[in-house]
Amino acid sequence: MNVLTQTEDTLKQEIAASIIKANLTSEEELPEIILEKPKDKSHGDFAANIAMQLARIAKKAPRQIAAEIVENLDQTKASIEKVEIAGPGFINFFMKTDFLGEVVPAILNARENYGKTDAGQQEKVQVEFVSVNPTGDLHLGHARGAAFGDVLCNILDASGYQVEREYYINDAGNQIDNLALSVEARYLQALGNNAEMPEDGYHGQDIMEIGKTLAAEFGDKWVNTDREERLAFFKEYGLNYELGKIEKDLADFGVQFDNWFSERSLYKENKITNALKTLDEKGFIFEKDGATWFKTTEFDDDKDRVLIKQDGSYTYLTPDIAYHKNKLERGFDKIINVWGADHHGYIPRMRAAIQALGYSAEQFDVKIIQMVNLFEGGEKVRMSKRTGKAVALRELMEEVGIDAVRYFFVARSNDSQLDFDMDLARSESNENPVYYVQYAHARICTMLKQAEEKGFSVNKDFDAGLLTAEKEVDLLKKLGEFPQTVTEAAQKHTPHKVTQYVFDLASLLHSFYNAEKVIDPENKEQTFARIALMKAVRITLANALRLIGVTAPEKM
RNA sequence: GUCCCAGUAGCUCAGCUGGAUAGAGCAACAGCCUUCUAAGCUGUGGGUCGCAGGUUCGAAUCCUGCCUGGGACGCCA
Repeated sequence: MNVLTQTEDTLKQEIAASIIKANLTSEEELPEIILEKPKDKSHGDFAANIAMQLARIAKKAPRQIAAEIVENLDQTKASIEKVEIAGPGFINFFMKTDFLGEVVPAILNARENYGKTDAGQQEKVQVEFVSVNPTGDLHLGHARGAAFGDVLCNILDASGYQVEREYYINDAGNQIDNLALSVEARYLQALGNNAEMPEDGYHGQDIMEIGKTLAAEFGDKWVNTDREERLAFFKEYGLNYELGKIEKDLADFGVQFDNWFSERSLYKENKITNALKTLDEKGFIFEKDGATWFKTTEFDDDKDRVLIKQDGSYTYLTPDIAYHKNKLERGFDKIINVWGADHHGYIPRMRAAIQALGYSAEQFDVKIIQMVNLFEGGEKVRMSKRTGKAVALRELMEEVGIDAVRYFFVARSNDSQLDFDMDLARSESNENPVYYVQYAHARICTMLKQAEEKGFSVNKDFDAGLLTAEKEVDLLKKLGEFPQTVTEAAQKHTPHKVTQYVFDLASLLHSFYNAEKVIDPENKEQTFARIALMKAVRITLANALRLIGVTAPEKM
């Protein structure tokens, strides 16, 4: 429980009590008390618009209502320093600031746990993300999804949810057969044979590598073997190679999964026929034109969807339905999918499946990650998976660095397209926000080190009551907000709020640094208090950066 | 034609369940290093919130229509 929410809750209760006492409305009709944090400091620490909301119910002028609320308010109990009625009927509350003194000790005590809450009440959430077909390199768009998904999991975890990260491996179906054919062509080419790439082949550099490796390792061994056997081998070989690469790239990017779920296992364990049976029993299946259809229009989809094609094979949707059925059977309260923007049209049919299987649509959520446009030298870099000219995650990490890539990807809302400026991300200058934040952390580390060297013990008791300078109060308030910010980001699935927070906190730190001197041998008590404050800021910066997967350097 | 996302300062973007004079970074301009890292700070200028209606005490935010950009509309995955 943090001190800020506590004061806020108490204030809400007191306002409600006051309204009842003033006889403005009944308890039943009382609207929810909403307190906002005004942008303008002159509007206090909290502002309530309840008087305007009550205007109609109480049939009185808002300012009159506000006056009556203030009159009946127990200001001492609510820790109010000063109340003002402003504008059309806002009540502005200026809170007693002594509670701020509790912020720093609370952080120093919680350390790496500061920011964690139990808001999620151990709800079981599964997040499936990346899930790229194992047929090529991870590129820019996947990287954004990876960063988003990973950070979302981090903040859910910090907010008291039980999170599981999962990657769905599409190791069955057409694309894998195509992979085998592509590998075959590259292998034969590597041996100098004439071989053409299949129509829908994968033209990436990586497939050529596989071909060369196979040629080097096996020579012409596979040229004269039975084609079926050859393709079967190449399929497994290619799959393992690609998956290994994907896993390595992601791990280097700081993303690790709890579970790698194989599409094939759905076939092996009859999960697909099972799911089909369930849908059939519930009456959502019908036959038409020699194919088997799923009546998704029963659930707001544009048209019904084919599950089993005329040739007897499944569409992509069919195993996917079985997969999602399996997810829910594993007991998750909620399953979240992170998909690229090009898959958004797929949502209604998947949601239909969830409902048709007897689950609630509420349990299923899809986060759409909008496209990433890459800019270099002021020009847009075109990408295409077919030509293999995609900018790979690997390349990006090497050129730009993991910290910058991750920071940039979670700096913006997932449903805005993102312009990724290579030059900016690469630059080690003040234009680059990553360095700005990391610099704040490094700065504090230097101060704490110097304090120690000058004989100021960092762990000494201090008087938090001495932290009253304007910049100090700003920092204390911001520090106190952190747990709420994380919780909000978790509940609304908005990781970029944490990125924004860490930037704001860094900004306040820099501002404080330039305005006040921390280490002052002439003023020991103040120095101890400020060292403690710096330590609290350092912990909070580090915790926030850890959530977004960016390092917090001690020196720059 | 239908659906999804976006349209806010020169550029890139925030803006929470509707609230007070619409914010940040970069860019521009003017200042600040004998003092804990100037990868920093302080200040200034800059906006018909795509357009038009509607809902209401109040709309960048909600509703409707339109315009622009991107994406999706397969018995592909």
